Amino acid sequence: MKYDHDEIIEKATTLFWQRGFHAAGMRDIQQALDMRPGSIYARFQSKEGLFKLVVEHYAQNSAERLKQVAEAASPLDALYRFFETALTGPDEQRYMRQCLLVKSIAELELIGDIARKAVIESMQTLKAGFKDIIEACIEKGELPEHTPTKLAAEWLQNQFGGLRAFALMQDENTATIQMIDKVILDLKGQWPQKTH
Amino acid sequence: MKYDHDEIIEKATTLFWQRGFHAAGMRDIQQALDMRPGSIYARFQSKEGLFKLVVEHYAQNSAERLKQVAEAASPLDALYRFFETALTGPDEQRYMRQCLLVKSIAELELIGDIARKAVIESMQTLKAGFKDIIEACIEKGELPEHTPTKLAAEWLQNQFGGLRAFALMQDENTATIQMIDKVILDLKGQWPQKTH
DNA sequence: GGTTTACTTGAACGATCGTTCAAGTGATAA
DNA sequence: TTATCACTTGAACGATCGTTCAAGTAAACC
Repeated sequence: MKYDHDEIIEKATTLFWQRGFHAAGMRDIQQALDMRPGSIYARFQSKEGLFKLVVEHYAQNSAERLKQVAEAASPLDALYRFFETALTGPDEQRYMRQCLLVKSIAELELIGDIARKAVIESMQTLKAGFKDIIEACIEKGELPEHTPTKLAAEWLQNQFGGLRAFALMQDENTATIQMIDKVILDLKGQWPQKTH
Repeated sequence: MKYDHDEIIEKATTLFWQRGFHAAGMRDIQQALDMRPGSIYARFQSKEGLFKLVVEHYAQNSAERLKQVAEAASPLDALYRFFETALTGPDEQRYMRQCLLVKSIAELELIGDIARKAVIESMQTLKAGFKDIIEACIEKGELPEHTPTKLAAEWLQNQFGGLRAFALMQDENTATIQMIDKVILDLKGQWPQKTH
């Protein structure tokens, strides 16, 4: 076992995050991991197998950070800072503004069944994380009692994904900050009635 | 001139819309257009050249529809119906729920310079279209005077893109409709102050 | 010491990618 | 009639894709 497992996954995460599943070729992977094709295939079966582990590692990491937000003294403030951190990083980490999962969903049809399943399941895990945050906000009195948690969680996750795509295109952070402000305002705002 | 130009562009639009730039291979294109590679290259120079025309055609079409929304008696109602139409089409046209431009932005790095420029310019064109809608809403008294038009236009375009990604994942339309309702509510809602 | 096991190496494979090009077609103009 | 032109054809090109595999290495177990 010449190469450390966690280190491999982290390097692979960086590459897939930067380039996406399709654009990250096996030769890019070989270079990024400093491994020969045989080694990679012996461990991960395929490019898709490696990607699956990367997605799961990424989702686990993200879920943990969402959990910390939910457990903060002020979940709403923590949520704001979470958005701010994720969306306004330095230019050399610009690729991190885009969510690896959202990026993967865009090329879901190019990915094999196994990794696709991992992506979709990870999205559901994170949705649950967002729901926990909203419930924590309600419990702390930072959001109204009548906030529809399930709908708001889906909405918040969607806003997060959309904002990451938005932030990716921005040269300066001012517009992004305003968008985050708007999300927080809307989170506290009105929600549609179920009946139409 | 054996093949009709508009017909070619429309068939190519369908294919790129369904599969994306990268996943739509030249052999797929040849089949979809019923043309041989030489014919395609004689007319469009490259796959990217064809894609550029498709993007421009798509953007022109979209801009026209946005203009109709802005010119409606009730722009806000028209906006709602525009969202509804775009996001809740029948299952066999599910691919249309995703915006071709948003989809293209996701693979912007895989596209050549020429087509990339067309995508970005088209996005700016549509942003202007959204701004016209918001200004029309204000003029008709359907939105408050103090609504920040530039920010709201960016926000609305971003919501539209995000919603299309959301709608793509939904099996039923009920959640999508609720999200559209939320967008309209938030559009009428509070906006962040410029100073921080 | 011998065997097994997990991992590593790198050349090479077949498939597919976007693209090229010599040759052919048919309408238009001189 | 001939020349020109825009368009069409389809075999073939080189590059790159994900993947395989025979051979080698080193630690673990009997």
